[in-house]
Amino acid sequence: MSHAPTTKGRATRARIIEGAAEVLRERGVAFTTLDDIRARTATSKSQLFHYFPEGKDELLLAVAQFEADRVLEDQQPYLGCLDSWESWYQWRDAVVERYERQGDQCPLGSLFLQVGRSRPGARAIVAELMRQWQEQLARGMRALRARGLVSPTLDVDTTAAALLAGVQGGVSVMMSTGDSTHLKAALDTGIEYLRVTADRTGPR
Amino acid sequence: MSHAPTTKGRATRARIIEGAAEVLRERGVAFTTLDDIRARTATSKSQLFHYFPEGKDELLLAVAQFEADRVLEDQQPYLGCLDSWESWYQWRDAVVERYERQGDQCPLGSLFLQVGRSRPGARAIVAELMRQWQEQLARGMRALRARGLVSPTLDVDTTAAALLAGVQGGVSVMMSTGDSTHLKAALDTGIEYLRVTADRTGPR
DNA sequence: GCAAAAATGGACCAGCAAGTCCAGTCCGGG
DNA sequence: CCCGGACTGGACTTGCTGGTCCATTTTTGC
Repeated sequence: MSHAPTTKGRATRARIIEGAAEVLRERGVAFTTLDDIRARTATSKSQLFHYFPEGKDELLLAVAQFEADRVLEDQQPYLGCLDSWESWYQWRDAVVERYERQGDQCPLGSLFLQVGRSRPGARAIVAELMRQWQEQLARGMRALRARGLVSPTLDVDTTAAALLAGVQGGVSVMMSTGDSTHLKAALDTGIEYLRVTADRTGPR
Repeated sequence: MSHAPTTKGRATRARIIEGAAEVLRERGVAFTTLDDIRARTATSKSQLFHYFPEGKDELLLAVAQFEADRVLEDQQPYLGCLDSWESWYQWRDAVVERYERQGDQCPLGSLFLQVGRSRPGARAIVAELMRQWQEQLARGMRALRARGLVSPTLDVDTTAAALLAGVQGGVSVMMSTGDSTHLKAALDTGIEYLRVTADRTGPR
């Protein structure tokens, strides 16, 4: 048959994706050409199309997946064990730190815009990332609830969705303004909301 | 001197901006060419460059401003008088309705990505929009506070920033997934947070 | 009514970037 | 050693798109 990826081949493919991710973060999707990626990864045109036969879109999609995988990884181990107030605040700090370091680059967002809504692949990547992220937040809230730290009537799913939205929006605003105030406000207020419910004994 | 815009001239310019905004919403910035805009607005190349001498970027910036102006307008009159719980819920419904109607098109977000962080103009437009939006939310919260509907110790600015972030994030998620769950959750939880503080008499 | 300026039409240009092609090299198995 | 297929290099093609230019028409001020 045709394709049986060699060790070397797999390494090259990985190198392309990682290098492309770098360039894309720096210059932005709209201003990155295949030649830029070629230069950064020390590859030739034919290699690019050898590993991504469908062309640029396929490569961008692979980079999107690569970036998506990193998003949750970068929040570990905090995101994985949100079972005390302490751990929630550590997670908060990790998120703020990560995105402040990232600055005004939003690889995933711009990737999504470029690849387009048309291709279902892009949607799927983002949707799956959101699902997992929210799930982990919800699990953390359930852990708090199990320990009696928040109201037993807390609507975990809605609250997790709202917190996730806050983080997303905070990051979005930071992309536009370069200011992390909103991200911090969303995180702090979200956690504060959880704490407030601890003081209330019953529903409503 | 040179430029003294005629009535006809102003009309044409406006027609270009509005038509361009339509096309951009439909096809997305990355996939829209000047010829698309030309076709939609029934204009010629020279007209485009007559009214936007700096070229495509200048036109995109004008469209961005046009879209930004509509964002807050579309939330009126509700956003302007958030002085009762009733009015907050009406605002909530207006926001949800507006963005659900808009669907998966985010003219401003994609415009920003395309024009790029380089040009300060784009940043300024978004930053100013955010500032005004947040200011109106904060004013609404102060109105509630003045009526004793929320805690007198409510940190209005932080809470307004968090709520704005939630809305932004909700919209972002909806762009990606086509689902307005997060937007609704952010709005509901944000308002709920305000209501909760009403029950608490003092700080902390 | 008449210059001057604004507005318009559309052919044309230049550059760039995605994608193609083929020749040549490397590598693993037999 | 050697053969087939994976891998690599880079020149070339092609289509598109932003931008230019100038001729023509319409409008405005006087």
